[in-house]
Amino acid sequence: MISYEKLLEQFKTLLRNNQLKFTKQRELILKFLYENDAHFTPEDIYMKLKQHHPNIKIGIATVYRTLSLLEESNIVSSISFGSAGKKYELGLKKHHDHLICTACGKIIEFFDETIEERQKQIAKQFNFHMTDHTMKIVGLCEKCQA
Amino acid sequence: MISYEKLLEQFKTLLRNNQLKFTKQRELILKFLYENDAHFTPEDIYMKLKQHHPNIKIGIATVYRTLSLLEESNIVSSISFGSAGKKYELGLKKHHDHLICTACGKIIEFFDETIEERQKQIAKQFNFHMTDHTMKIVGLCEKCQA
DNA sequence: TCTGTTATTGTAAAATGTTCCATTAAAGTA
DNA sequence: TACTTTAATGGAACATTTTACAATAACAGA
Repeated sequence: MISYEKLLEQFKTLLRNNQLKFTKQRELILKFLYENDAHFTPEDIYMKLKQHHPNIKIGIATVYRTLSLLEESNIVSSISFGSAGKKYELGLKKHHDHLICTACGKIIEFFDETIEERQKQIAKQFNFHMTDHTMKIVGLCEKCQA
Repeated sequence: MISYEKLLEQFKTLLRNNQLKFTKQRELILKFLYENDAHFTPEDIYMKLKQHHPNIKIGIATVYRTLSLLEESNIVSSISFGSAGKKYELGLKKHHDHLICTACGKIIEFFDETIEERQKQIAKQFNFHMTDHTMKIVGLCEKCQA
């Protein structure tokens, strides 16, 4: 796993290359996602940041904007299902897909080489330039089947 | 492809079995999706129905509710990407996944037996009872790569 | 360090999506 | 058909997400 210092450098370089600015708010959001390995809604992140950093001003709109920026830059990835809205996680770990329990909301991550390979072939077959792909398996987890 | 009459019967049976009621609004939405083989937002459907059936009252909330109902019943399926919101289509055709062009919004449908099979195996491996699954390949279509 | 330029911010307003509730309409029974 | 029960509806309230805009903060150059 990449260190926070390296991630931060990478983010700063990305911003510089696109004439964007490095702000306290953007750093806070990135750091929060780095330190908390789970899936969060924008509201989750906004509340936690206000709580833990009462001295730094931050608006909910900035959280939404920053998450979109980070997602476009492939630093975070999002997942959504049902009416629950989008949830974000740091996307630097190895690419993976998700199993989602519709009863308890539990999210399990998995990776499957066969599926990855087929996806590449399918994109090729349709002359599609693939930039991203996602797979979700929705259902009931072991506990919730009881 | 199933005929509209058969689809309607199927829908009515489903409603009856769940103590739900068959209404003009629900029929209009089902019919619209049957007759228009493409992906629509709730707003799209709401506007088209108001336009083509000025004599029948319908509210946007009913469109959202009916689409959710139809999706839960596996009669329609939805797809979402980027900030574009959810789009719905009749889901009675054979299950398929999607290629989505981020430049022009074009949606291509495909089906791959290998992927389907792997998904089943993965669900089994995690003791997950799979009720649904989706795959999206996002990128640039042939035209938009130029 | 100071200054000018420009992206970013928070706030408020707009847009989009969901829920509540009183009224209406569907469907079973007589 | 009339009556009764209960689900569905539209509209409004509410919640979530996005956008507009004026003030602010980041950054480059001197």
